[in-house]
Amino acid sequence: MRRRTGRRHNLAISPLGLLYAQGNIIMSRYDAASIEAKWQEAWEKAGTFTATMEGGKPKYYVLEMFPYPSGKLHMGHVRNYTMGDVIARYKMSTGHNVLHPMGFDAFGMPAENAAISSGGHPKDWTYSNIDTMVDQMKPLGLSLDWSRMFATCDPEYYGQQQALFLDFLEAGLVYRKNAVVNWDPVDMTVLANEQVIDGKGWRSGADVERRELTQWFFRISDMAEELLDAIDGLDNWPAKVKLMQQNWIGKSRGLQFAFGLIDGPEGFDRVEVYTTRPDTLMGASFVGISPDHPLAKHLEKDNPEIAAFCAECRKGGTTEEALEKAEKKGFNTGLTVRHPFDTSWELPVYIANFILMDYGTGAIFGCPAHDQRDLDFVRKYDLPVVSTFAPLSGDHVLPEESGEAYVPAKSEKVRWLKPYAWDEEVTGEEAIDAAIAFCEDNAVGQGVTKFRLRDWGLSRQRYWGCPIPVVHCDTCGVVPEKKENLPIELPYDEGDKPLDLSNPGNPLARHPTWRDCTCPACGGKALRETDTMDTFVDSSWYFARFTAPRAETPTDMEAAKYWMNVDQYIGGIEHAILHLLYSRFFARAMQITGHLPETAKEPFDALFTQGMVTHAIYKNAERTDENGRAIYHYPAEVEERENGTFVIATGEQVEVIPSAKMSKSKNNVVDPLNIISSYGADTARWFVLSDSPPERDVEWTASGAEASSKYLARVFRIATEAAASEKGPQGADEALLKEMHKAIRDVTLSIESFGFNAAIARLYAFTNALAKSKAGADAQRAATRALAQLMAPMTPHLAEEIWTMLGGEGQVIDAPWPVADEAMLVEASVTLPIQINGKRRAEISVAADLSKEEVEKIALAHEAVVKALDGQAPKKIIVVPGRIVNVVV
RNA sequence: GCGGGCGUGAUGGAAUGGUAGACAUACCAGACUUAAAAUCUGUUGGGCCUUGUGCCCGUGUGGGUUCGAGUCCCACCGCCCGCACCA
Repeated sequence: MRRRTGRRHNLAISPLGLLYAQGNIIMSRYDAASIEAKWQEAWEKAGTFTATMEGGKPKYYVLEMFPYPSGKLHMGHVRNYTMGDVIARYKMSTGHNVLHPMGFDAFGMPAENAAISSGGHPKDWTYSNIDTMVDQMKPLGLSLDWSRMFATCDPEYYGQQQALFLDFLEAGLVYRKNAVVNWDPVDMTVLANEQVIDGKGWRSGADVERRELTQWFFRISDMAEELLDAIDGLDNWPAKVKLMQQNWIGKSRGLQFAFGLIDGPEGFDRVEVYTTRPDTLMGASFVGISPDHPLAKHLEKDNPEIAAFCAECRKGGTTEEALEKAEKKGFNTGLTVRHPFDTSWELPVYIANFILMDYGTGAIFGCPAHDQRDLDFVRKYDLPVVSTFAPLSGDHVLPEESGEAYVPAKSEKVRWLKPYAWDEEVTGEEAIDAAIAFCEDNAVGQGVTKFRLRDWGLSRQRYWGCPIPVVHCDTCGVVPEKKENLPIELPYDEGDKPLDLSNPGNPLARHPTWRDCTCPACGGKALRETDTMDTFVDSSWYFARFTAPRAETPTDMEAAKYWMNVDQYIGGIEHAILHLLYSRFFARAMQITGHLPETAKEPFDALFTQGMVTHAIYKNAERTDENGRAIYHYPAEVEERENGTFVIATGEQVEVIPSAKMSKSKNNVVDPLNIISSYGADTARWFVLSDSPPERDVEWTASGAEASSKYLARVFRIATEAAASEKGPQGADEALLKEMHKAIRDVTLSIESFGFNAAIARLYAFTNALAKSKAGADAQRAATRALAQLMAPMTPHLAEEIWTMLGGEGQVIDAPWPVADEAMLVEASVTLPIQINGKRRAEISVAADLSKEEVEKIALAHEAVVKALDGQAPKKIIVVPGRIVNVVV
């Protein structure tokens, strides 16, 4: 945003000289561009960041989630990689062999979309984007081992992935079954969820249908229990991610039993039901089955009304969100079932659109009194509501009357109106256990443990992905390809024609010759599988490949044993569930098939989820475009005035929306390259780490970037002065050195706990102390060298420069991390606040090791306390040593 | 709809249940300058008066636990992330 003063950033003081005079010191100015180029070259020459297993040093593997090669590096990337870089450089300074690699998650739809909208080929588009992004990343001065780089679309990578697939297949970890996809009936093609907009195909606009297709699946649900239990051991993962994964896996204990079907069609004498609330069985008012339930499918065959209803239910996308948000609809089949406890009690059977065939048995019973969804349903179809329990006390209106389902926590004790195997006042949990035991004893049903986690469907009917290495043979069926034939490479064209993705459907299936092959089993003619793999497969083992990226097998055991696990993994919270869960599954599957050691079952020892980089957006408040859509202005197009923010050119008022996710369509993307070219990489790095805690979003502001730049210039100036200083010992040396040791302690702790913003705040404070210090030259230089070391992980180029300027030995990256001297950290006295009834009223200064009793005595003698007590004895005195004194009167 | 998270001055934010607002931005004032920029110094949560080592209010809203709550618990509001074919 341009400010009214029209001030622009301007570092050029003297166009020719790098020298200018201030006082009597001749100093060079902070020239980020030349400093950064110089040190990047020095690191490259020395091979500083090439990871090795040598020297008997402990290893440290730090990994940031690799990017999709969109072709544009954005600030979110800069923040993500800078965080990893701080950790990597810090670990190098503390004597570790560090592996810090980078690659590209390069398969996926955007490349196909680009080819459709602007011509060209997904492969060319992707590789050219990768080149661009590498060029954009290199000036950041990241401590990456570029020699290990790969893209998942490299045949060398996806060929090894095909080998993994074959091993998984052999180990029984992959199988085929039918599953529903989004089907566009006009384009005759499968759509991704994001291509379904309001239930319609994004290009055809046709109503999307759910259709079954035979697909490949990984047996991740077989590992549900193991994946769930192992979460407890992930000590250095955020609690929220662990909780999300636990909920996603969704272990539940319930009752499986059957309702006897009265006069059902042939072959259907019962409806098998799974419920997590068997305690509410006496409040059942209907049985619901999924439109995809075998009984529903049977009924729709000769009942056009049911067929029409089921067809209606199958409209729309496949996402759980769409299903759950859709209006709850049911169709009375006219069939009834018998209640298991009372054979004269009949319940109607409905087909209902909110019941998923994938979960449980595809059939439920509805208890409207204790489930809002069921209650809404029965009110629509005029079915009874029967409460089975109520609160222990209070004026509770039963759901029968109130229209509100009563759904207390299962751990809450309630009063049972219709218990059938337990006391009148127990918790829901106790009642569920008793209900399951009762049903088992009376042969009504069985206690069953189920998981919400479904098997992972990996088939995609798309071109730009890793081909699934199997062939279809008329005589042998589905046959795995031979490993010596790998990689099964994607064809560049469609044989006689160039690749055409604007044509709906998969070019691999259309290709005139690519499918043709010989059957590995019988040698006869066969056809290749044309589905490719989900791109989540690509990102589920890249961390393992980085340990030996050029190996002739998926991994190299020796390298994997040395480097695995990833000690610190860093990425966005949006990957909390799928990517991380799939990677955990893959690590186990790779261990089973001999590609990873037993110890690498949980591949990520520590996880950190960082926030986004946001920027205010400027929305035109006076008009919209011709289609009625909002108009967004670039920061440079608007200016702030006293009475608001306006478009400079037209004078129109704009609405300032702070902290919006950077997005091209909102015109609020800040290009890191511009920042680097005007301020330098160290400024960009410093800024993205400062101000906001790393796990939260950070808002990019022009003033913040300028402030970072000014601070770095200030440090440079202080260092220049310290280097030139000839002051002898001044008596203030000890105070400065004490500050130095405290800064070393605090910054080290902050870096180790991902408190980069706190580390930076501490460095500001230390810099202020240093600037004001009257200490002699030696102490100043020592303090400034420490400052350089502490800043080195964040602003490595500037740190090298001032380290050298101050006579530091070698490169700062090779210098051992400074250690705080405990003796310098001891404080003789502490200031204790005195509270009266929890409110701060005074403070006292006492010796740090003074006893509780002594502190109490001093506090009670304090004027303010005496006044507050007014002759009375205090009711209570709390003394927290070194912290606080609270007097209750 | 379901699961998870977040909410503190003008702004970004700090604060093992223990002095709310560290550090920075912005603003204002001063020094330097012919002037501006840069730099340096200082002030700044709101209110009140008796101007003090003063009092009251204050961490989205409403309750609760505690000697003490931004922090823990409950409910509500708002925003963000995920929901299995976006990566």
